[in-house]
Amino acid sequence: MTEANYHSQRTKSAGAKSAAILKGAMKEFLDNGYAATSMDKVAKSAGVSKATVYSHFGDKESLFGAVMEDLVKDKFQQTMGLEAPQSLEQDPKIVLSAMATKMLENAQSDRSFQDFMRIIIGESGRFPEIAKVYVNNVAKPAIETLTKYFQSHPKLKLEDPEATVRVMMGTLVYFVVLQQMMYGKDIVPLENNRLVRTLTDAIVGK
Amino acid sequence: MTEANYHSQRTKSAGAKSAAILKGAMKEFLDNGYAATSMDKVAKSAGVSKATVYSHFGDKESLFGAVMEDLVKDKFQQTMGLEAPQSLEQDPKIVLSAMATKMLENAQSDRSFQDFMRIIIGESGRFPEIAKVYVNNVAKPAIETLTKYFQSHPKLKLEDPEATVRVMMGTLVYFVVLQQMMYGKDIVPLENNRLVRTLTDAIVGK
DNA sequence: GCTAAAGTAAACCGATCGGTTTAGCAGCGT
DNA sequence: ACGCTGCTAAACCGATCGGTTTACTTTAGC
Repeated sequence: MTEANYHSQRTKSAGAKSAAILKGAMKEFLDNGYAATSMDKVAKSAGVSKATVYSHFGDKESLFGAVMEDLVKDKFQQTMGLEAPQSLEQDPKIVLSAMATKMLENAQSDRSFQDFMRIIIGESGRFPEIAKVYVNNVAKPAIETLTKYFQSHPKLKLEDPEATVRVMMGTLVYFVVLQQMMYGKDIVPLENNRLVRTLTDAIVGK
Repeated sequence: MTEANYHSQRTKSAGAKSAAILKGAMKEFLDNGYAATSMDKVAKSAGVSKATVYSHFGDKESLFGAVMEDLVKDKFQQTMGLEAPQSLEQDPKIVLSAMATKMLENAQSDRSFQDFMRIIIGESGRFPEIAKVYVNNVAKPAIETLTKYFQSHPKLKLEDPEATVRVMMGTLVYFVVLQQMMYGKDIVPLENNRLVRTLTDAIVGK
């Protein structure tokens, strides 16, 4: 045995305990936020002793950082996964409204996405670096990808594609925040398709 | 002395202690969030004994609720304060971009506004009723006021004013969240006037 | 079979938590 | 002069916090 695989699997597979800890910690942090999550609850939720948690991740802050990095990686994959399989030569209005509708429905039905956004924003004051990790690895790639799509689309002649992306993302994100995360659905109701139609008309012109 | 003013001022003025407690608690909650704020720190920050805090507000949750109600009241005034003094007959593009620019600059320079948004979103999972108070007393009036302005403006013939308001508010709010609160200014920079110009063109047509 | 790494449950640590109690002090109405 | 109210500092309470330690068991490589 060389030094290549000295980290062999004792029980099942390499890092099985680490993965369990991350999973349990993720649930607790997403449910309760950073300060209200105790390491005892994390250990119990992960099905692991507290000493093991501390042996894998040094302290609470490090564990939180690892969890958030994991989540950011997920959301990055998820963000980049909804790209371009549409025929690029179609009516941009149809392509755009389909894209916006899909993004809305995905965000609305994904509770874990909403919990993720809540904790990223909620803890951004106390954990600036985690917010920056999100911006670098989720928001920035999303902006750049959408911008390139806007630029490369033949029939879409936008004056400022970068700024247009912000209009689109801002409209969709804040809509989900207000209607779902802040329970505005019943207080200031508005149907998805009205928002999407208005947004699409605003971007490509009516 | 009738029962009308049985709540006389002992020291300075009625409710002086309550106001001091609210002020201190507001600072601590905005700085640290709910869970990470201790009642000892609140008392110290308010310059008051802990027993007095508990005599004025029954427990931590009630105090938090009172603080958030106070903040919502502030933001309500602040929101309704930037209305209509512009000549209604001007070029809507100029009026709109001036309005958007002002809203952006206000939000960007107001740290307490950003802390307020952070805590409202961050605690919305554990305190749904506080989120609803925000929606009812800040977001809803803002939406309705802007909608009425859009409808009443003579030269502004919008197909769906309500949905257009969401596009505008979402664009501006998410821009502040991403650039300021999540430190995106240096990572994904974009100037205010590019966003405002693109947004204005999208709403009134280029 | 021995050893060493990794994990366990549980006790333990000092600090802090939300909340209460105690004793005493200052100002007010009667 | 008396008592009531509001307030104070400080002790106190049981619970829980982040983190460590102890003693013991399990697993895998040699």
